[in-house]
Amino acid sequence: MMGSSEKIEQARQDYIESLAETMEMYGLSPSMGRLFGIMFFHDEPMTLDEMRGLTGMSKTSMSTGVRALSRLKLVHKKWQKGVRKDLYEAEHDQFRSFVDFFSQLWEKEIELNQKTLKKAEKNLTNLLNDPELTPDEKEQVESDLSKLEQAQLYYTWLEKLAHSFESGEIFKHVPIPNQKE
Amino acid sequence: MMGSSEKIEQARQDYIESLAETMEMYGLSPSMGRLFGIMFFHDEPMTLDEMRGLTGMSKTSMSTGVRALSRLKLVHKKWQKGVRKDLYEAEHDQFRSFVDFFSQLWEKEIELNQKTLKKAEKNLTNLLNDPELTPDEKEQVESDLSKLEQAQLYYTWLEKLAHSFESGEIFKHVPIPNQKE
DNA sequence: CTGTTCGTACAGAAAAAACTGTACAAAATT
DNA sequence: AATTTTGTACAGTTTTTTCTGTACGAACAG
Repeated sequence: MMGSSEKIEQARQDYIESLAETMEMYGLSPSMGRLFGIMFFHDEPMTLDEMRGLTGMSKTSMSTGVRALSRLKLVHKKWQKGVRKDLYEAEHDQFRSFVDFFSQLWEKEIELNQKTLKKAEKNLTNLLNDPELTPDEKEQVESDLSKLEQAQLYYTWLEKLAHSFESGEIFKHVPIPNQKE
Repeated sequence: MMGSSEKIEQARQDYIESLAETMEMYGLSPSMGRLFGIMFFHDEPMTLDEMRGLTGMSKTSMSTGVRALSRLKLVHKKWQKGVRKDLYEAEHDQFRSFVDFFSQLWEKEIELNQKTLKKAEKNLTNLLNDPELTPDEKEQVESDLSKLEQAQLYYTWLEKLAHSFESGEIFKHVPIPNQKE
């Protein structure tokens, strides 16, 4: 038979594990997910050493893990007077975490691919003027160009979507439901 | 100096590599990304052996890779009369790929976490009636419950968002721009 | 029925990622 | 100024993932 404290702990652990699995789907490592889960339930901002204590992992891992989570804005550094150690807490607003996470991801995709896309488009367009181009090759180039043009359209749209997430406009179109569902 | 064909090939390769990097961000392996890129440019549906030829990888890898891409609906099996081998082609509609990919991901997150969430909620709620609960523990339970309630709100919202993607409703709110931007 | 061809399961090898302990620089404390 | 505390860089180890080759069953062809 479990005592009350153990039951509380068990419920937490179960949900944390579930959260971690989810975050794994999104490309984070399981331990980073678990770390986030722990911070999600921890009411006070945490130090690296506390994290080490609760995860049982090395301080180095905590340091890198929490920095990765910070970059994704899932976790924030929080300053407290009189405390020398760095303090971190999980972002309380899950909606914010969500929209930030995906808009960041998509912005990165856009930046990365659009650069390459433009360059490829330019090279191919130049090639169209090359007199040595065989008819077959020309057709090939045109086919590729039309694919890239289509892709460009997609990136333009994605940019708009990312903005809509970042700005919170998305919540106008898909509103947050009332407390009582 | 490069011939025309090499230049075409180079432009493709560059973009493919870029695509692959993006897909890596989304948790796919680089080679799966590259495979998708190749199929993106390949006009005809491809057989496993053609893929093997173009990627230089084993047929086993092609088989598993293409099946993973199929599950994500980034690639489709296509039947052609008289052809015995399985044929696959990349989904032409990038918008569809995108919304399918993310709504699938989110639905999975919801299913996975909501189950655990409900169970944890139930256990904690039961615990509230336990006479052995110390005041501290009670506070703890209530704090956890309120976090879970908040999370539930998030899943309810996410479900709506996923539907909006799946159904294409999202395109009403964030319209696809015109061909000529 | 016999011999091919095709896709995939599976075990092991190769490659990549995650994790740890040590070492050290920066900042704070004495 | 000397000492302690704190976070991170880095090298090496462990764990996980990815990839390959062999083997085999199913579908087809002769």
